[in-house]
Amino acid sequence: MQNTSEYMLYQRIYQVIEQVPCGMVATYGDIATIVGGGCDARMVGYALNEIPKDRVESVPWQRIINKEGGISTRGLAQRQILEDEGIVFNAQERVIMARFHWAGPSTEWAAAHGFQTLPPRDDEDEAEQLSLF
DNA sequence: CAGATGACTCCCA
DNA sequence: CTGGGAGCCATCT
Repeated sequence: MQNTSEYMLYQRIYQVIEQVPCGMVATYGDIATIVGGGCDARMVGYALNEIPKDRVESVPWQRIINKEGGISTRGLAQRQILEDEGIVFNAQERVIMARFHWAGPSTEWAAAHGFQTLPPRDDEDEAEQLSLF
């Protein structure tokens, strides 16, 4: 139906997350920005907590982390999985965003599916983390 | 139908 | 650093 049920926010969120490549990470806010339409970081978090069974295998939920590059989940082996994918954490248990932060979907893909692209980010924050290296 | 809950982020004390 | 409140979707009592 053209009802929101088929275009549910969660479905779109899952679709975007599926675009995050292995070895990269994105923040809840990033996903929300790409989805657009009033989507918020909270929604992304809620959606990830309720991934349908048939989607959990295709949606790389583990690549979604909080804005500080830290893991928001408790109990789940999210960090372990990310390290397996090549993600490196610093001494503060945070992902080195300068190296692993996903830049967003391609303009073509976003346009083809009605999504947004990520706005340019400042390098200062990321440069700061690089110095820890 | 109302209330509670959950993998966020921002702002203020 | 800690703690509380606001803002919002979907699902389960």
